[in-house]
Amino acid sequence: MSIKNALPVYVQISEMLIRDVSAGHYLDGARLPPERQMAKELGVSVTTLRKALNDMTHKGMLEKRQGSGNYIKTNKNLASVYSFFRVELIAGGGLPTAELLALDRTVKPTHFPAFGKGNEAYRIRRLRRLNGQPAVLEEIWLDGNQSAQIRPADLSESLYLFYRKSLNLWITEAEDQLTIATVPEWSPATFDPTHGEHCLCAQRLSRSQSGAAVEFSLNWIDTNVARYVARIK
Amino acid sequence: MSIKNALPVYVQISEMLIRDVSAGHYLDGARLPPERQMAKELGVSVTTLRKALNDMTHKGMLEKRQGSGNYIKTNKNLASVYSFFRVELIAGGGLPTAELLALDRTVKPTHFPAFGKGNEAYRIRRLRRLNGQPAVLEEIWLDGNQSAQIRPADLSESLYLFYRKSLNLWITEAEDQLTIATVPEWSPATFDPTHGEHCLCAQRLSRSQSGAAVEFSLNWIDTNVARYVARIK
DNA sequence: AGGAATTTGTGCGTATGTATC
DNA sequence: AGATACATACGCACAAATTCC
Repeated sequence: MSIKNALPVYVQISEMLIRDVSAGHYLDGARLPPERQMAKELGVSVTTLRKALNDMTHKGMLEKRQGSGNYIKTNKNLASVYSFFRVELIAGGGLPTAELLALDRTVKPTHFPAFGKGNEAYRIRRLRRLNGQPAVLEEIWLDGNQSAQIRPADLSESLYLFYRKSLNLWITEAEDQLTIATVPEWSPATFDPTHGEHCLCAQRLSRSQSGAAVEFSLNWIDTNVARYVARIK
Repeated sequence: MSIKNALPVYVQISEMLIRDVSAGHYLDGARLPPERQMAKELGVSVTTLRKALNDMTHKGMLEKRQGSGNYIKTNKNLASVYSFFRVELIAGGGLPTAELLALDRTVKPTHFPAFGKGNEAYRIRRLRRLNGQPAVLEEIWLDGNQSAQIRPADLSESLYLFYRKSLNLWITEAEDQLTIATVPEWSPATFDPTHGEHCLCAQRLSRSQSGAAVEFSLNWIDTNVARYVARIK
């Protein structure tokens, strides 16, 4: 019988690097020291360090360039979720913006899938536009334990960026379930899908690195304006 | 100027294994020889072999079990696409079956995205069921150059399996676009979504290892019965 | 333009830990 | 408990890509 050991060294290293990036020690595109130097400083072999870096590369947090160096990707990790699931104009693309409609904190509805440990959650309602056109009505539920307080200013643009920078929360896993649903009664007049009262609805459960569910969101999509795209490679 | 060298050894090994699986030398779930033995037989180091096997694991073609062995996944590679995009009963899961409605070969509609090089394509129409309930109406377009002839018997169950076994075609990349659409006029009476005449429609463009688009499909989903699920990790 | 220095990629061999059988 | 098999970790050598002078 033996005491359970710590995590593998390469996991410790990648987690440390992720914390460093999250703390702002590395900006987007920053180059890491050469592998041999880094390994020496960390007191591990180059092989072990490389395993940590390769894992991060696979997660989309790092870009390796032979002969050049290893480069941190921060804004891009946000894209690692969006590059798989995204909403775009029917013609393709579209510049995304978001308008905060409401922000409050309430008890979680019982019929939602489990996310986080708290009884309460933040509820964020936004109208997302593509090239100025209302395209998606969004309701995000973020576990109340994640943050003492969220202010509207925090939610100006990229939520995943806010999660990572302020909450030290990296969304690395997500599942969307798509159905046809009725538009919610709090829908603003500017959001007006016209397939009767029905529209496409994506329900997303997001998980952090640890695999724990931390966020649940509902996204009503106006299919007259936009379409939902999922891609795997 | 120098002659272009061969591919890395670990790539050669994984490609060889993929060919072997494709040729039926390994059945689903088959266990590979121990790594040390395999490395010896192949004349490479265990490290190099392990890199090949790890790559295959990431591609979903192999399952590694510590202390046990390395196991081929064939039906499961089909799942590597389906594990990201899938249709399941609203209650979850459901045993999938497929009923062939029509199979013919015609010229590609001009408004489709480009796939394959031929002017003609096979058009396969199927009704997919979950636990016997009609859930998805499917129209698959496969480039005519891929195969001299397709017989209905080929299409009994898993199309991806047929692609891989008969056409030596591995689907490794796919993109779905979801909208709300009208049910096609060739819909059988048993498929009857009741959100007016509209239902959820997923349009999928699939690509092979080389990155070339080879298949385009349309999937009308009865959201009274089933839902579409996309997952990334 | 070209060559040297730098940096990552590939590959080998070995030792030890841990899970499975 | 022992044997087997994969996981982790180390160190080294050379190849290939990039960068810099």
